[in-house]
Amino acid sequence: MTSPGPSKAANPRDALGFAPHDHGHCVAAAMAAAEERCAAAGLHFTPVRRKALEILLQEHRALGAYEVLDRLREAGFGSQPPVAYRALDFLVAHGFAHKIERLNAFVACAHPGTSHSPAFMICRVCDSVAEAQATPARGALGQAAREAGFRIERTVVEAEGVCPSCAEKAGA
Amino acid sequence: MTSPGPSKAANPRDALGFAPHDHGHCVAAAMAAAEERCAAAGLHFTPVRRKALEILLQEHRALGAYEVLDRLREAGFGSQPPVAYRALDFLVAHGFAHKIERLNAFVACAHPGTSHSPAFMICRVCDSVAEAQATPARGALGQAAREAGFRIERTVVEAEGVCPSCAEKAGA
DNA sequence: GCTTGTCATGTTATCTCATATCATATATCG
DNA sequence: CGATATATGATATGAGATAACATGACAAGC
Repeated sequence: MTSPGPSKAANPRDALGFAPHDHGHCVAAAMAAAEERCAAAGLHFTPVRRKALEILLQEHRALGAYEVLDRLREAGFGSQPPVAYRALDFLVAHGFAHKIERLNAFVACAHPGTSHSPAFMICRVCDSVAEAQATPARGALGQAAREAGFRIERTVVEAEGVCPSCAEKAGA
Repeated sequence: MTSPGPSKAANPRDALGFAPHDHGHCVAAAMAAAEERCAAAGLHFTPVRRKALEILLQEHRALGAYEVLDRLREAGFGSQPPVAYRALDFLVAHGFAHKIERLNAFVACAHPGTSHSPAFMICRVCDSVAEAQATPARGALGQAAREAGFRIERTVVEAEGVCPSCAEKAGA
């Protein structure tokens, strides 16, 4: 369950839009942006919360709460589940992260700051997750909701499939 | 956690399109249709599976696997989790039921037989669930997937909000 | 009619995900 | 400073899910 082989993604190249990018920079930039946004909004961006976001950003894939917890513990924070869930709840509540319902796991937001209805593409092979924009109010669902008199407050849109990188490997 | 008050839906009127309907008839019709479809497809519609579907149909809301298990036990079937999960897996695999990821729960399919990408409207007040059609391949997500080279195999579309019946009660 | 294989069911054990609760500490504001 | 709110730590437990193995039902082929 640890090292090589065609196992789950350890490589950030596989995630976030499924495209390579300068990972160190993207983590640092996202952290700085979060720092600013919290200061501006009067939110307490405490050490655990900061570390939890950093953990999610470093992966660019969905992490289970207990995976996050493990790393928080390694970093010297509490080792009990509520520690992780509270930090993750904060991040989700303020738009720094999202929960992937299909995986019962969490991922850093790719477009923080901008209000959005996220949609996700989840690779069932390597577990990488890419975030896109959804337009749930348009389309068939929105129409059905209007007709039924249902007031939509939040939407979960998650597509499961195969990312280009894994499709290529499989085809090869 | 059991009887009256403004608690969770016990009334089938609240669910399935959020509209009242002849419930006894709709259960019987759905069971008969499932019976036929299984016969036609050579599927083994065994007693546990039949009972599990009946349980879901009788509620018209999302039931957790353990709720289903409780009722299966009451009906004389095995009492261990795999009993429920296996029956539910069968129903989901063959389109007689869907899993609501947001709730970690299961609901009978409202349009069985027809191949479809379901979308759900989940009332956060009474937990009722209505099924609509989604068109995930169209819209922003489909476009993002095409651009990224992501092959969508399955989509989860779930809207959380307030159903007309609960909105009315709250407004009153 | 017996053997063999397949599929379904039942049971045990265990694993992962998640939250209620209480105690303690740290910050913020009057 | 002292009061109040907010955040953290720790304990315990609840809820969701699956691996692994044993048993039973039934049809196909000899």
